[in-house]
This record gives sequence, structure tokens and C-alpha cells, in this order.
Amino acid sequence: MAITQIIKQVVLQGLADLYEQDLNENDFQISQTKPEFEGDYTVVLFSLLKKLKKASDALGQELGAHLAAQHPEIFSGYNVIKGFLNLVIEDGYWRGILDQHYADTGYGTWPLKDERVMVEYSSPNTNKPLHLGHLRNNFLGWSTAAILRARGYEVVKTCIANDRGIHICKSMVAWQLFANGATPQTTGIKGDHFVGDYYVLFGIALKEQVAALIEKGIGKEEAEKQASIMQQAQQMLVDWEAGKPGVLDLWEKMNGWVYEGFAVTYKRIGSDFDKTYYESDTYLLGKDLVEFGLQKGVFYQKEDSSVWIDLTAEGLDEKIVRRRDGTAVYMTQDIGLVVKKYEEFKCDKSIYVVGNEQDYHFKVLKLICQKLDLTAANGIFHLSYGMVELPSGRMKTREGTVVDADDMIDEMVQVARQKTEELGKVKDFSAEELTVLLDTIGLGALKFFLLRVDPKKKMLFNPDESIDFHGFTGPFIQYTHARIKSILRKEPLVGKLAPQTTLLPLEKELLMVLEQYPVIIEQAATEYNPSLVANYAYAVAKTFNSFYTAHSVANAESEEKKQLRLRICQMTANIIASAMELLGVRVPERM
RNA sequence: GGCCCCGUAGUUCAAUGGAUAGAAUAGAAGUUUCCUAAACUUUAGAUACAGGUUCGAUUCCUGUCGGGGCUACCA
Repeated sequence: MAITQIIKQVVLQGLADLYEQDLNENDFQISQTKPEFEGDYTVVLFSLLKKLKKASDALGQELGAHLAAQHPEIFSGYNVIKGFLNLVIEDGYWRGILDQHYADTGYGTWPLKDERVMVEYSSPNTNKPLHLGHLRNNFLGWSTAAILRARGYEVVKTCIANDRGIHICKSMVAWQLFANGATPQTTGIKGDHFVGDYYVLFGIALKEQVAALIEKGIGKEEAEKQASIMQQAQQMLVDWEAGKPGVLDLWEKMNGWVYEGFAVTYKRIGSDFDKTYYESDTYLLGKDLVEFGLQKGVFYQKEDSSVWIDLTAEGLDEKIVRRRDGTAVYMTQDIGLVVKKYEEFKCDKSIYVVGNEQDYHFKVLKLICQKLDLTAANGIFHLSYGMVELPSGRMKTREGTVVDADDMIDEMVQVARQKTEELGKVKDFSAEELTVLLDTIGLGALKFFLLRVDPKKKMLFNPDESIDFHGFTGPFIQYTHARIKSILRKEPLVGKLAPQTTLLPLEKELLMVLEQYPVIIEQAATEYNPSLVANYAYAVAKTFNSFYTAHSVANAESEEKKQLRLRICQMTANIIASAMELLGVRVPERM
């Protein structure tokens, strides 16, 4: 059990013993003691004063004395300042944690429980390559899944490919018009980029045609509809839905190119899925649910026979769920997919990693599912993450203001190469070893950069300043790991931990940080927040580096100290490796 | 217009209603006969504005100003 949990329990027991009041865990708080005061953990007493009708000083003194007397194996001292009871934890407690867990590579992870969670992430459009924003999505989704797994959930990772629709037809039309039969093979361009280029060409051609029509005095909106290339795209969508053979062949061919391209990128960044859904299979789903909703009175029909739901009572709008021509809309399809996923995997929770621009859509989706009384409704959770912005604002494919994912990865590896060569510490590496190392460092820097920020918040990337390798970064943590491994290669762990070794402040500080790991995983899982793990990994590395500078391991004052520190090193390395793995970041043995 | 989100050091990010608001980076000053200096130590620097709630507010509420998003019979 975590030390904070232990403190909560003994404080509750102590209060019951002393004052015979029925209290619970939420009546007070435990926090880490600020470094300027003596103590390790602090009980914040303010919230108890009224209930117990005590002055803060008296309560603190009485409780402190009681705890120290009852649990001398945990508390070695206490002091009271205003409403804060500062508790000093006995060194033996920290030594016990170390002795028990130093070799445990699974420390921090929780036993498997009987609950299944689905994480849907990535969900690309098959008409253009991935950009930096998609990387944030992929890293977040992958990491959230890993964290949930570490917390004990069974996790199903899914992806929905947005492989149909007008946007796909746009790149298809442009290819027919401008490609002269060119393919990724004939041009040597990666498939997703190849198709994306035609999507961009469509936009350029459309713009020209619209300009020409406006010239003739036609309004902008009307011009966009009338433009011949747009009409071709619309026609293609109709043909696609009708199953016209030539169109389907082209569609399959071009999507195939994109998937080939994605496969390369996914492999490189480590994204993987247990199940991929295709919108081309699911876009007709949910129609029978519309009937069901009509019968239930959740939906209503307008005179033109379109079907709607009125959410004005919930402070939202009226929302269409079936077009007047009887076809399904995005929302209908998503409702259908909710049911389909549940039938297939029976997940208690279903997490959608989707940008916050779709907050409204998911609010409505969940509400509709709840009104329909779907079993899966309450488990829907939209993990809404903020956009990655450039100094100039949002990234937009059509305006060419995107940072391409593949370019970005290449650049990071390139920077890793340059820095590694400058430092010249791994000159004896083979070509293969070096490639692995540079990938580890470059991708590590990138992933950490995107995951260290609270998912809910938008974040900024400035292409003019390449991602740092110093300070609060992936390479900093990787470097700490490599340094520890270097010690462990040279100095063997032998014998047993001496029971009475006293702890120096930096040793104790580090052990306190290490002890928190299981709680961090629990929090990160509860909040679906990988940034908590990133921040923690950084705290571990930073604390270790201070310790490392101040105290030698190999040349410790005594053999007992050396063995103590070797175990601290071992446990630190294990936790760094484990935490970074939850972020999808590898750690090197040397760098 | 309606609804939602966000304003913290020069910059990028932290802070379950708790003690003197933490880091990183950029700036200034240092540390290498000793386990990897991608490191460490010291220093300076911030809660948009105005009210309110209370023992206590970056955090909760109201207003003002500033930024972003959503508001399609597109997906």
C-alpha cells in the first residue's frame, strides 16, 4: 500500500481513538511536506477544525503524539505549524520499500482485473499523410492504452479508418485528371504522400475554377458548388455509393497506396490496433436504431421525412439523425458503431481519442445513446485533446501549414545523429546499434515532447526551434537511464541490504519519489492522462541526477552504503524504463 | 448571436481550495585529477483586469478585456 494511503488510514484511526468522531478519507488531505519544513508528509488539518471543535495547534499536537506513539515503525517525528501536521517517516520504511522492490521490474503495475476498456485512436482520413497533430493523437492513444493496461484493465485498441466520403473522392478525381497514370511505384513517393498531393491539387484546381466563376459574377458559395471539378467529386461519391465498378477499383487502389504509406509510419512510431473498423463498412450502420428511436419517441420526424432529436432541453440544439433521402449521417453511423463495438467486445468503457473540436459531437453522441438506453452509453468517454498549433495558428492541410509527421520524425533522428556525433560517446557502436540508438533518442524526444503536456490543453510547436534534448525532455531521462546502467555494468549487487544503514537526505528523497510510482499509474489511468507519467519520469531522473552528483556509488563510504546505492540505482533504472515504456519511449543502455 | 474551452516568468509547460506559485529554456555566475557535463549548483524573472464566496483562491462564482473552437441534410 502507498505511504499516503497508510497515513490516511492511521490518521483516521487516530482521530477515531482520540475524538470518537465518524470521519472519512475526504475530511482531510495528505500532501508532501514543503522542503522548507521538517518532515516528509503533511496532514492538512484545517478542514477538521470545525467538526472536531479543536484549535489547530492542539489538534496537531495531540494527533502527532498519538501517531508517533502508536506507529513508531512508520513515524520517527512530527511538528505542527499552523494547521499543518508535518510527519517524519522512519528511514526503515523507505529501506523496506527498497529491499522489497529494487529488482521488481513490474513495480507500479497493478494486478489484472475483470474490466475491459476500449481505446479508439488514430482514426486517419485516407486522403492525406499524417501530420504533427495526428502524432499527438497516436501517442496519446497508445500511451493511454498502455497506462490502462498497467492499471489492470484489459484493453482493446481500435481504429476507425475514415476511408470514404467526399474528401476521398476529391483526391480520386484529381488523380484521374492530373496523374497520367502515375503511381507511388513510378514516382517513388510514399503512398500516403502521393495521394495527399492529389488532394492538394484538387484544392488548387477548385480555387482556380471558383475564381473564374466569381469573375462571371457568381457568388462564392454558389461558385464552389458549380465548379466542374467539385461536381465531378460529387458525382464520384454517388457512383461510389452505387457501387460503380471503375470507381470502386480506383478507390481501392488509392486507399491501398495510403495504407501502405501509413503502415510504414505506424511501424516506426509503434502504433498498433487490435481491430480496425472501416467507415466504408460502418457508414450504413445505425439506421435501424433510428427506427428504434422513433418508436421510443426519442426521435421525431419532420414533414420532409428527415429524422431529428431535440436536445434543446439539455441546452443543445436539434440534431439530424437521418436525411430526408433516408441516408445516415455521421452521427447515425457513430451510434451504430457504438452498438457494434459493444456487441463485439463488451467493453465496460469506451474511450475516444479525438480532438476537442469535436466536443459537441461527442456530447450529443453520448446523450443520444443514453436516451436510447443503450448498454454502452454510460461507458462512452471522449478523451478530448487540444490541437497542436504553430506560432501562426492552427495547422491546415489545405493551406499547407502542416508539419508532416514523416518529415518531423526524420528531422528528430537527424538532430539525434548530430548531437550523438558531437559527443562521440558511442564510436564503438555498429551501424545497426547506432541506427537503433538514434531512433530511440529522436523518437523519444518527439514522443516525450508531445506527451508531457496535459492532453486537454492545446500546445504550441515552433518549427524554427527544434525540439530540445536538454532539460525536461525525453533524452534527459534516457541519458539518466544510460548512466545508471553504466554503473550497474561495473559494480555487482551482492549480499543483502544492511538493515540499519541510515539514509542521507538525497537518498531518502529519491526513495520517496520511487515509492510513488504505483499511485502515479493509478492517477494517470483514472484521468486518462499520460502527462502525469511523463512528469513523474522527469522527477525521478532529476532527483537521481542530484543524488548522483553528490554521492558516489562505486566509491561509497562503505560496502554497506555501496550496496544500498546500487539497489537504489537498480530500482531507479527499472522505474524509468517502465514509465518511459508507458509513454512508448525506449531507453538505451548507453548513449 | 448562442454554446464550449483557454489567458501563469521573455518563451514552452506545472500547481486534488492549502504553507514563500514549481520546472525547463533563454539571461547572469560557477562545477570535470573521482561511477557518462545530453549532467549538477547558485542567481534573476509570472497568476490579463475588476469584484465576490472563506480561515485560505492560479484553482470556485460574476463581470470586463484578449485568444481559440463548435454552431452543415460534410465526415
